[in-house]
Amino acid sequence: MSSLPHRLDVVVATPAHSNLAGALTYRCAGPLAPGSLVRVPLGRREVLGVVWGEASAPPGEHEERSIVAQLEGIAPLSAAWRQLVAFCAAYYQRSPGEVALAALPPQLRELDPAQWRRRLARAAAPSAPAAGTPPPALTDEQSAALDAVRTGPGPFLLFGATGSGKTEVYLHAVAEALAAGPQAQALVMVPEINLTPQLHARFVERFGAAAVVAMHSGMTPPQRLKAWLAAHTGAARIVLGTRMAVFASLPGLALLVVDEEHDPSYKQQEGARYSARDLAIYRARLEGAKVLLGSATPSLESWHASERGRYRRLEMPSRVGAGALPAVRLVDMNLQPKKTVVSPQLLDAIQTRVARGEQTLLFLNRRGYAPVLACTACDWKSECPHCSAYRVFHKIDRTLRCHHCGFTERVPRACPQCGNLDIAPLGRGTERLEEHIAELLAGALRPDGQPARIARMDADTTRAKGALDAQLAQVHAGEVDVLVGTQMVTKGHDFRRITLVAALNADSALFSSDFRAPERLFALLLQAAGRAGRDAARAADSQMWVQTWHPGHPLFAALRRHDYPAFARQQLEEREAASMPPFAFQALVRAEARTQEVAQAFLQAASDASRQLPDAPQVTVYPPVPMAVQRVANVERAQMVVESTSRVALQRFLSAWQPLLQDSRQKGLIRWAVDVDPLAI
DNA sequence: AGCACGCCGACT
DNA sequence: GTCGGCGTGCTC
Repeated sequence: MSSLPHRLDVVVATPAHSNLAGALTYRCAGPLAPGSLVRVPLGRREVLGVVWGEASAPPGEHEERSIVAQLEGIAPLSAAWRQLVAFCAAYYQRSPGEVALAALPPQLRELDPAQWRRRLARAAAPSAPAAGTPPPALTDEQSAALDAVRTGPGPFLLFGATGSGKTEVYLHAVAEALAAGPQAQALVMVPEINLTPQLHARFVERFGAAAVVAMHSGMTPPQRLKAWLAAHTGAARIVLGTRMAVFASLPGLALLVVDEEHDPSYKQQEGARYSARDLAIYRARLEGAKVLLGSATPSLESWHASERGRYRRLEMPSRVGAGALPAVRLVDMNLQPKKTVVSPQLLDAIQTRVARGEQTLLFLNRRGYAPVLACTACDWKSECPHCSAYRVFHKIDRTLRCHHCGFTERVPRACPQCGNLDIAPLGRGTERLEEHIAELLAGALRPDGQPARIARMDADTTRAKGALDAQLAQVHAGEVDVLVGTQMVTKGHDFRRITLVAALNADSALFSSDFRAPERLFALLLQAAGRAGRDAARAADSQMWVQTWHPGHPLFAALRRHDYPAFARQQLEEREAASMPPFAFQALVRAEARTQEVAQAFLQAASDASRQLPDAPQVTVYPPVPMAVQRVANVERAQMVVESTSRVALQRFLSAWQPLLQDSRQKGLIRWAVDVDPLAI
């Protein structure tokens, strides 16, 4: 039956363990180019695979089955694409097949050859690049940055204040990259789906609709396939997307842009836990393309690289249109009356804005009404029965919701433990803040004599399709005077009439056990500050307020001066002294099990086994510990940090460890995973 | 990862 | 007596 002459290695979506991690060998009638898409039998299923090359193992080890069909009519995936996938798989400890198949549009897996031909025919029409609108004149800083990108090899770190016109630099850099040849392509990445529409609109305006495709997880399967094909065939010159776009097949790739490169969203948090920003750097070098990272608050990794000269730093400190950065004011909460939520000074500032017809943004990183509900008579609290966490009280529908497992119940009418009728919310989230602000501003009037209007924007209010756009439009139209929201409101949206931004509960990050918490807080606050005073006419009076119990913290001193370099210097000194990233490299082994004991026993066994590895002397394996939220949906979770000052040693160690990890499996273990370069520990 | 086979508890 | 739980094993 399978006496066909050719033998090929094919990768399919199999996990890194289970003896199927490598490529599988199949037979076919004639040669097939590496990178070809094929359908192959696997067990009693038929799955999509990618031809990886000629068979590498001698025949006879397995019975070799035959390829069912090839997806014809498109060019095979390039050697560079396959190498990107291979690198990602090796670096993040996954199988090449898993990475490759996850990087392809999901619909590709489902189409039979007839459907495939139809889709291909429809996608074939190549587009003539339309002449877009002419670009605006550049500032000197923008021109200087572009000169550097034009003449140097990169990678480039565009360090530009919010409002300094980074997007215009991206647009120009893309235009120049595309001008290099008729096949040239550019990849532009943004952290979140929410941010793609406005950027997409700007690229379409400049380059024409046919030249630009989007790639993100919010698209339907047919849309994703269409966009993928457009990129793969070269019909699309620009791909704009979230982290998944780093794997787009781009035969003419000449430039990669990573906007807001510090954003944690670039790190995939399930499956292959890759960093799209780091892969962009790798891919650029691999394909001889340029790569431009942009941020007002770069990751300490990228900043460090630019200090060392590995990245070329391009600075754009000024705001376009001379809008000044808002003044930062700290409110010392130690000096406020007990239980103050909004200090009198801040309230006064908000009222002044309302009276002037200006807008205020209040930022509180916690949604819901109250994070905990508690009985006033006994010790009952709104614990989730399935997780080691409290369920959050959402007043709007009178529910208790677990933000970890989603378990939702109506709020009990009386304490479930003692029957007491008095159950009280503890702490506050955006819902309660909105209510509180409404009370505080009850008498405040706008210039038109209307009462102040308060709105809230968080994951709960924007869940419905189109709700986010509708809410943003409301704010832009000036229908909202005070906007209360989670960090969602700090990202990218250009609110021109906002002159006051206040962060209400920033302190928790200051003394967090997560060593990256200060870095994230600084980025968040500076980004939030950037929402204020975008309109030059109002900028002079724009302010960023922070209510804090620790006004003397050095983070705030740097924030007041909008001095990211000083903050970065201080943080990097600390990191170096403590031998932490970017001065050391880390990985995390996470385990999930029926009991905490099993999870930890697995990790301990793996740790013990690792001591025999050749690279063990250069690698520290820390003891297993329960995760911060130890139990989620009745699954116990533990983790273990692995660290080395040598990236190469850590890599070799992890690769050699993989089979030992498998051997350490025990009864009751549900799953385990390695996270290389984890963002949170 | 799927998908089978295989052996022990509550129900048409 | 069966339906169904998830433990174990296999897939080129």
